[in-house]
Amino acid sequence: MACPEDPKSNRLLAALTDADWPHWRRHLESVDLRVGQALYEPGRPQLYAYFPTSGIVSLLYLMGSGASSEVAVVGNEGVVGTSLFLGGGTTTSHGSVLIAGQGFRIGAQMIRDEFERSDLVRLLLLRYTQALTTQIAQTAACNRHHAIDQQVCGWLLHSLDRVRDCEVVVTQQLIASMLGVRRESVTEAVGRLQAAGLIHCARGHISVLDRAGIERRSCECHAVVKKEYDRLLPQEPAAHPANAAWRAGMTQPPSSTASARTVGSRYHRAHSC
Amino acid sequence: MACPEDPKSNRLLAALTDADWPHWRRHLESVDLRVGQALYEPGRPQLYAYFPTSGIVSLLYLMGSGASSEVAVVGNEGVVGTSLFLGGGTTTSHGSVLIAGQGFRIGAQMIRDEFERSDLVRLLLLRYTQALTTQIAQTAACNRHHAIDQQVCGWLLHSLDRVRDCEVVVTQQLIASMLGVRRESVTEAVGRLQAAGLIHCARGHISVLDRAGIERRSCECHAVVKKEYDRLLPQEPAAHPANAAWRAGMTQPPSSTASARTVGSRYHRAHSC
DNA sequence: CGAGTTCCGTGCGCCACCGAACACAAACAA
DNA sequence: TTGTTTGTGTTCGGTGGCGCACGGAACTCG
Repeated sequence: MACPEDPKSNRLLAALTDADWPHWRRHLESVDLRVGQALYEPGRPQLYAYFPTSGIVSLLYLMGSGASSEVAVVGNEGVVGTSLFLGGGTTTSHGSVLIAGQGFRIGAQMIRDEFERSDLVRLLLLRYTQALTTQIAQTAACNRHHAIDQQVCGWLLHSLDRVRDCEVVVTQQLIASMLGVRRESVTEAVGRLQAAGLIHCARGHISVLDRAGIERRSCECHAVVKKEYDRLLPQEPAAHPANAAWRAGMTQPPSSTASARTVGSRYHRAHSC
Repeated sequence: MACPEDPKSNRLLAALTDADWPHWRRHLESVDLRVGQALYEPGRPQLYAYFPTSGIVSLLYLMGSGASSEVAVVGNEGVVGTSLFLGGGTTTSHGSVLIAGQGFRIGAQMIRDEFERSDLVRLLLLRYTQALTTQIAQTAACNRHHAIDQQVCGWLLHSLDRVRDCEVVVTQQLIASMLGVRRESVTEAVGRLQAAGLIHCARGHISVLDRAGIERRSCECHAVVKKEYDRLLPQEPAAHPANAAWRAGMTQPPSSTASARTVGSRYHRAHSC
């Protein structure tokens, strides 16, 4: 089931067919994900792709000033190291373990070979790439427009989606680094949430008591991203056979009758409406 | 040369080999890109991929509140419609023509077929996808940390890179919508730039007089993104034969001797250093 | 030419967030 | 025990960007 030692606890790995699986089984290597561990760094060629089964990996940018900003998170729904099959080999971002857990890694050349060899692997990895890009883009818009309180809620929801229980093990300082804001701002935000009875905080532990309440206080961003992940990726591997249905549905591209057209100038007026 | 009617003015199309080219020639269709035209919208299946030869297309997010935020721009270096070959078929973003120009489009199924058929096409499109993702991620970090003045400079540089001359034809209101800030803030920012003699403004026209000066006032983001584009993509098609060299160099992935390791906790302390 | 529209400049109050500094309590190590 | 590190709560002045409200200049169209 959802046991971190089972590769099939990763949703991408779980979606592989029996035809692909033997290839992978041989090359997958179990790894611990320790807090703070750097899975990759800018400029340094990536040697492995990581498939978390538990824990959370954060993709973040460090600015010249020393400030940091998380652009996306990866859990058991995805893979760390898309640049390997996209072709760059490295990125300008950091991949760091945010919450400890376990996962599996596969050599850079192995995943490149599998990407070329198997249509299903390519389908899975590319759809995941689109989902990840959506998350990054939504983060960009969220960073621009939404208040810290909302972003903290959204961040908690993203984390909750990727851990088993209702508790995330992070300090407020770490949340602040991820959101790219002051620690004090996070303290005040979680203070308000705690006062409202939505969460409970205790030195590096945040328990979510009322997820629905957090969702109400968050911005739309988490919901938009989650919906897109659900559309693009296979679901939780509770029932492995269900992934056969996903594969059947997803190998046919959608069709439509609509055509490109001119919208008056809706977005040009976004601020004046 | 850099004639917008020539498909080879698009850097991706220019990098195709003589073997691929006949396939494409038949299916490419010349199109005008008119300001405000929506090349795609959220949820609506995309019917074409667009390869601009001139003009600029903006990828933007509209929030529920009506606010907008540009996450990336596409010019003659790229393609609009990555979701077609990534597999989603649609995205949660809008693709709108920001600066008028010309380009070529190809049917959704055609680009999917070519993506599957040709290793070079796949290489080009996936490397472009990584470059675009880098641009989006850097925008996310930039939105978080940098002042409007810096972002305006960065935005001007991104635009300059994609137009022939030193003038961009946009209103300050439009820049504000792209950056997701008030029009007045942009007015003040460009006012300062004009006072410094770096640009000249006139009703929807901004001429850059001192690009180096703009670069000094901008944040690091534009330079980081441009460097990554240069690394990942073929260069300007001034000399078509040069692309053969690019292909030769890029079909072999880089190698390395480094290995994943733990960094103390650099980013955890970003704010306390 | 006059009327309407688009685009740009400016001024003002407001507030979310920042930067810095400090107090305190829990965990931990010697 | 004592000291040290780590995580959290609080305060306070400063400010960048927001929302709003004008006014005027330039372009367009009847």
